[in-house]
Amino acid sequence: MANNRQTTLDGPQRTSDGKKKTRIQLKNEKKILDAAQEVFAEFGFHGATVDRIAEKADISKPNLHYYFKTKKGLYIAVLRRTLEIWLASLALLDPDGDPAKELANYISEKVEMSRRFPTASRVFANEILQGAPILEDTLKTELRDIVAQKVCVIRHWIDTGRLADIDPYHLLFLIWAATQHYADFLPQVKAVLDVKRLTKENFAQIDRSLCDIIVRGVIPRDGAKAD
Amino acid sequence: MANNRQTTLDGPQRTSDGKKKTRIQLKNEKKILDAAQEVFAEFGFHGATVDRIAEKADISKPNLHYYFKTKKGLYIAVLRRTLEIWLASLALLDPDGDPAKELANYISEKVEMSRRFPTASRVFANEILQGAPILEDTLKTELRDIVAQKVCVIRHWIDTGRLADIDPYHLLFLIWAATQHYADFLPQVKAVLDVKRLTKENFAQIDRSLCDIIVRGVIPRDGAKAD
DNA sequence: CCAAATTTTGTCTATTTGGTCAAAATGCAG
DNA sequence: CTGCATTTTGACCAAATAGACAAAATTTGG
Repeated sequence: MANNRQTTLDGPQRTSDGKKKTRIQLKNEKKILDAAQEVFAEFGFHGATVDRIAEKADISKPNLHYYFKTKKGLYIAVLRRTLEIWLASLALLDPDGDPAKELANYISEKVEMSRRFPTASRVFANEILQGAPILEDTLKTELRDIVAQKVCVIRHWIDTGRLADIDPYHLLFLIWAATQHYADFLPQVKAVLDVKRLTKENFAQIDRSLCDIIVRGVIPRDGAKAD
Repeated sequence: MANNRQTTLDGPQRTSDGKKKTRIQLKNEKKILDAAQEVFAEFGFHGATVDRIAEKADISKPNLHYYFKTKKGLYIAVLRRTLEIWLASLALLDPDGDPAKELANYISEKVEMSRRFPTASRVFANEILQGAPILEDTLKTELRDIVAQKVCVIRHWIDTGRLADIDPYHLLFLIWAATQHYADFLPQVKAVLDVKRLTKENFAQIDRSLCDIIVRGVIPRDGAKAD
């Protein structure tokens, strides 16, 4: 396969024509990407303006365009970073572990991600909500493949009687939806709970609640094995 | 309380200065609102253009502005419609019913709403994702109040031992997130499931899965009563 | 049928915004 | 220090877009 991206490879980053990136380049690209992520998360692709991103990155607009030719290109770069975190988290589910522990662990990890990187989640949510114009291909290849793998793991748990007979896909969707809700729909959550912000304690409570309900919902009641 | 809105009152609609609305007004306002809902859902507030809405409503732009002075006003009108459906669905949970049945019923209703009115859900999701600039007040009053009511119902179920001891708020968030996921994140769901669209059968499966997991997750394992 | 009210449209404007470009400033290697 | 490459910026442009407005067309009530 022609899958020779180097997103996960380390070593000195290189510009598109093979040269090493300078210190200044690295520093400024990071500043810009960080700023862009915040602005895209808050206003969506259309609502975000290059001026605002430049201002937040504390850099002039033409200078920003020196590093990222177009707004769309910058947007794609932000999405790529975000996607890495997102895809990586799926690797967690260990086929050899205890289903209840593995699922609880995955849920906890996703809750923690919503707490620590809410803007990443929101950029992603925005993109999907707009029909995933940029990510469509990636979703249909990389994400689909990884999920198919994990679905096998879950199926195996079911077949060996360690998990109730539920649809693995919808279990995963349920976990994604429930956990990312606290990043994507934060204003609503805050309004309903009548709090200014969600504290660590709030998130601990969220973690407990979700693990409780979901794990209880998928663990067989008695020890009976399938077949 | 000065809560004299007439959103849920029937009878001949009236314009802001008290006159009856003409047939033409009613017809065109509906055409525009329908078109606007689709466009706002697909592109968000910022990405939506008045031209596109006017085109989709099959009406000229100045004519649209005759009915809705500003884009923002139109957006608010769309949100108001959406919010009604959204708030109404919460009324379902009946304190006197059987908890398992009531919750399953509520989940089914929400799944059905995601299937039939996905654009309404997406307009709402967009608004919250952008920080709920318009809906903030409503969320902090109407929604908060209704939810508080329903939380009491759930607490009562818990106190009488008919429901496991889970946090009612997070149970509701879980249900909202899980069900609306299939409207808001549809492109991702389709990509992962490798289907062109979600059929009725798909949604029946979704309904079953969510009811299974969530209801099992909140119903006490044995018949022991609290206290 | 007539006049008043309502509805519709063609044209125009001000503003926002993504992106350009040449020149100036800065960093860097020998 | 000197000359070359990289970085930064002020000034500018073209396209998109929300909205204004007066005139034309249509509907409606008497």
